[in-house]
Amino acid sequence: MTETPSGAFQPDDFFCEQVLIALRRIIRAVDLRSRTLLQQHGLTGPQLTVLKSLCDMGEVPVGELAKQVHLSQGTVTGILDRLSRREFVVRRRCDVDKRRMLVIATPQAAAIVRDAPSLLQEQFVHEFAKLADWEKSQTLSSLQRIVAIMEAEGIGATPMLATGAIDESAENAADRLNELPPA
Amino acid sequence: MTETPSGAFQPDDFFCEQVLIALRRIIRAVDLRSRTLLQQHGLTGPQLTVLKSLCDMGEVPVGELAKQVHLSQGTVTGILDRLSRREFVVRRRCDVDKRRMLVIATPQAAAIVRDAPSLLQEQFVHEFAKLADWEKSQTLSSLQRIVAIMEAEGIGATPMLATGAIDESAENAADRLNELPPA
DNA sequence: GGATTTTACTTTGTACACGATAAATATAGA
DNA sequence: TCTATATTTATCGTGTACAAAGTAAAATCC
Repeated sequence: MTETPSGAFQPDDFFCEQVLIALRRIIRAVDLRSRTLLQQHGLTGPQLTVLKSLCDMGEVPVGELAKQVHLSQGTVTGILDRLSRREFVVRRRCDVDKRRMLVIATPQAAAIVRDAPSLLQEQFVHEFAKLADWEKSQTLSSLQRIVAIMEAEGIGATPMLATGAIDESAENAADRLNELPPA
Repeated sequence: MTETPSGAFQPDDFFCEQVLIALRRIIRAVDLRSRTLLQQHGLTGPQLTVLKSLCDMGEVPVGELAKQVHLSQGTVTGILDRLSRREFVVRRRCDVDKRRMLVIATPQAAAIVRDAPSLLQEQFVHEFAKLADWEKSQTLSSLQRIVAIMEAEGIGATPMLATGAIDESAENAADRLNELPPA
């Protein structure tokens, strides 16, 4: 390890550096895709994800929807605000349990979802499918290696992760990959 | 491919699905790490990244800093606003070229950066270094495979990407990995 | 030398994303 | 029954992140 003038350590390891750069580029690509979607279909990635789940689920309470799309309730509330403003979803209070708010997609939303085939995952799926089997499995195990390292780091610092299953708690969020080192 | 009630396609490919889930978990881990940093050191990941670069670079124009940390100028302006409010950076207009704004880290900032050894990348670097060489190179090539797929998708849709070099334009940003499919 | 274009930043507007907290309601227990 | 606790959702505050618009200064063109 060498030290920079700031006193912080920089990666000597070429591979590590490149790995982090690659991760940043991946996130960047996802973000750009979301913005493109917004321009093409008027809906962002998260909005489309929510809407799609909603079309599959029918009328559900907000909490259940949040769980399904792996976002916090606050985030989902915001997304629903934007979607309902454009009348893609309708909210109404539950009769039996009046704390609950039930959400349902409108027919127009269903139409939009049907006509928006180019969700990121679908394009990705298409391209990914072209890879050879060994490439697929290698890709997966590599990513899981990274996940293991990153989530191991967080365990001590974020007790939150311990409460739910890892698959349950390590699913959403997404800003700030910028704390990864620049080239 | 199978269809869900909403009419959208879901990945049949086990590997692909798992890859996307792994990516979400990685991003999630980075995000959580940023929040932990905020609590521990009072600075978020991006803020720390900016500050660290600034300590290394000395007094530089904002644009150069933005390029270094791979963020848009607008984003950097916001981060600098917050940092200068807390007197971690000082801005002054350049004498020779009065369009330019020069930024420099204060001594206190330098101290903070020196005392915050647990940046994500440093912990990651540490753990990553433990891997065997073949694992490192395999990880990198797998990630680059993903980058290639994702950035290829975007080229047609985002003319923006065509203006700058890919390395230049595909570096920052980070929200919304949620458009990736939930488990 | 004045008009036009380019460059460098900031500002504004939109959209996430989270945690913390508040408000409303339901359920349990005394 | 009536208070104590738990659950569910909404709201608020902070911090990214970007594009587009706005401002000011420099460079270039004619």
